[in-house]
Amino acid sequence: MSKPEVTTTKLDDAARAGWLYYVAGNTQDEIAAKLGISRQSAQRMVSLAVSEGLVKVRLDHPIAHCLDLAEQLKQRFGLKMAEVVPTDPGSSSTTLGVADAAAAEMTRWLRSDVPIILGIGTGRTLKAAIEQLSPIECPQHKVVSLTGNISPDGSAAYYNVIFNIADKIKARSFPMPLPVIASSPEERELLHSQAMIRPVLELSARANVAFVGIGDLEEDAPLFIDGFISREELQALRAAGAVCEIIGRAFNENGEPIGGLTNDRVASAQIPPRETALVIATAKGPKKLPGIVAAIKGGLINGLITDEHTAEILLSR
Amino acid sequence: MSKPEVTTTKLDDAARAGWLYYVAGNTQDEIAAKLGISRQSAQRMVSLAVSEGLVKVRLDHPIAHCLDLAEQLKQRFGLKMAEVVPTDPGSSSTTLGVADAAAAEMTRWLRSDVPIILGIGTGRTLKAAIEQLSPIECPQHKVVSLTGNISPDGSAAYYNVIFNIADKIKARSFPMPLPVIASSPEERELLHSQAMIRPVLELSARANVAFVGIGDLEEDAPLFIDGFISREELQALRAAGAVCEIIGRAFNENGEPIGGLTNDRVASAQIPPRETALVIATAKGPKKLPGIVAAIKGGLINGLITDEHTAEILLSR
DNA sequence: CGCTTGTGTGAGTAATTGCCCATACGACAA
DNA sequence: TTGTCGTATGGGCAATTACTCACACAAGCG
Repeated sequence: MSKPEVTTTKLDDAARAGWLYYVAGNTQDEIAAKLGISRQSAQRMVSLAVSEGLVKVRLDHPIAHCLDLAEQLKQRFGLKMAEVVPTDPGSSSTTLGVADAAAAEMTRWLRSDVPIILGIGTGRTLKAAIEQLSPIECPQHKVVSLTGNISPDGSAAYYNVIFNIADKIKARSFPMPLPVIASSPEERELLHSQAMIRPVLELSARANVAFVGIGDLEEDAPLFIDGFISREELQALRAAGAVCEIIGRAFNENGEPIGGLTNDRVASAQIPPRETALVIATAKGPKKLPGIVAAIKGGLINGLITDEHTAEILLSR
Repeated sequence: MSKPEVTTTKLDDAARAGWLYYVAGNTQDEIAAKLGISRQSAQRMVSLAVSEGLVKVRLDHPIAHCLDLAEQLKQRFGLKMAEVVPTDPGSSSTTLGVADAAAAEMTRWLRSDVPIILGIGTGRTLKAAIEQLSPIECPQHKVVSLTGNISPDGSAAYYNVIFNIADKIKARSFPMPLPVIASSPEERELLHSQAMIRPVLELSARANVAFVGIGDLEEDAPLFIDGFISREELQALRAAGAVCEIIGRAFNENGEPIGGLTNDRVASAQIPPRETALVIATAKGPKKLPGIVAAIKGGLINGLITDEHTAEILLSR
């Protein structure tokens, strides 16, 4: 399962090699000579440092076009915050770029000295963002999960990232130890009234900033792929006009919640109130477009991190 | 002087190319294709982004900070070599870490195929370093002791490590079978002129690399604790301004040898000339600080192995 | 107009890097 | 002890990148 289990000394050496390579500008041959190892080993160390995420690259240049687009997004859609990253024309990754940008934005918030409450949704993009996050000690903050973290089969929901982020930033974390979608509305009420859960819900309502993903509801909707809803439930949602899902709750093209269906059983917290919280969605790509549009229309979010291409389409509507 | 004056659009393009290269992980060929330029131009853009400082690399690992400090030490104090090991906040050991680092540095030298002359001082840190040393067969090298190995009571000086190291590395070793401090200047001359000793002294002057400790001269100075000098001699040295001792010889805060006193009787070799030899001091901790500063000021050493905390204090002066 | 100068481009080539494979080494079970 | 497995290592080679050079083009100037 997962973790490649790399020993500490290995990582130390890898960090050394990575430093010599990226910071000191040595070639791998030189590193090999200095460390008394073969060039191949040096190469392995450098690439280990990269793959273990020790090496972070940042570009200190606001690309004019992206800045323009971000500004236009804010103006046009009344967003409090918008960030646009360059599009990689050839890549079909749905997280590339926006994940880094989201991580950077999180870091900006976490660096604050005044304690904040950080709400965290779920999804592939967020997971990728957390992976990019540099470790930073901020015990003054609280991180609260906006969704349950238990899969229908009882296992931990893979894309629930509350533990990952809490680990990285050493803040107090508040997971929601319950299923993403309850089996009935009554069960949801029962769960939500538990003494363990109520404080978490209250905390989430007081979040200062929240990062959420936007899930599409196409044939391969993440909610379906990950087993939270059945194919029939997915089709019912679509038939009812649902175009996207945010922390498990489905919305139609105007950003209005779908009545009934799985929405009655979603055990997530509410999206933190946009009056008091900055709710940032991270999403890019054509599949997410209807969802982004809906989220904006319905005022579900007031912050957006997306890519150049998606931003252009949003603005051309 | 002046900026090379690169236009904004150029930098924008460079930033874009740099982003595609470093963040999106494209090859320069792919970038060229995507941006519709030649591969060479793509390469130029990327390297422009780097040279303009748009690309910032950070290493998320404690080691990175150590390497940064080492680089600063070299720059600031004109050292040929510097190594900084992480400080273990909980430990008060004066050898932890630096000993391993010293052993590693020795190993790097010993792995050389071309014969080298390795000078060895004395002290607790060096003894610990030798203990860390992995056995390695290198009969091509010579190891020469820089100090005598006989205690005032006639026993072997405990922290003289020439035999330990010779044993480990199977090299020809050259001990100095005489007291660390002679009873009089005349005796020292007599001892040094012995047929058995002279070649050793000559060899030490031709050392390629030497490892020495830096001894403090506080109340519990190693030189006193180990019985090489009396309490009165120690006090006289301190009164004369001595702050540290390297292979038995006392120096003031500017790294200048104290005139007279025990220095007239120290039977050690001279510190190998820094023009031809790399003289590496291994020392860490607040007690050693004045000594390290003195050794650097006086140009007594041109290499340093220390720990993070000590390095930071050195650089903050 | 012709010349110089500086900038940008592509070709060619050397240097560097990434990756595959054969081998060696150590742990562990038979 | 032997065999096997997983891991680490170095050689070799292909891909990628960095650099040098020659040339094209445009601006400035006599």
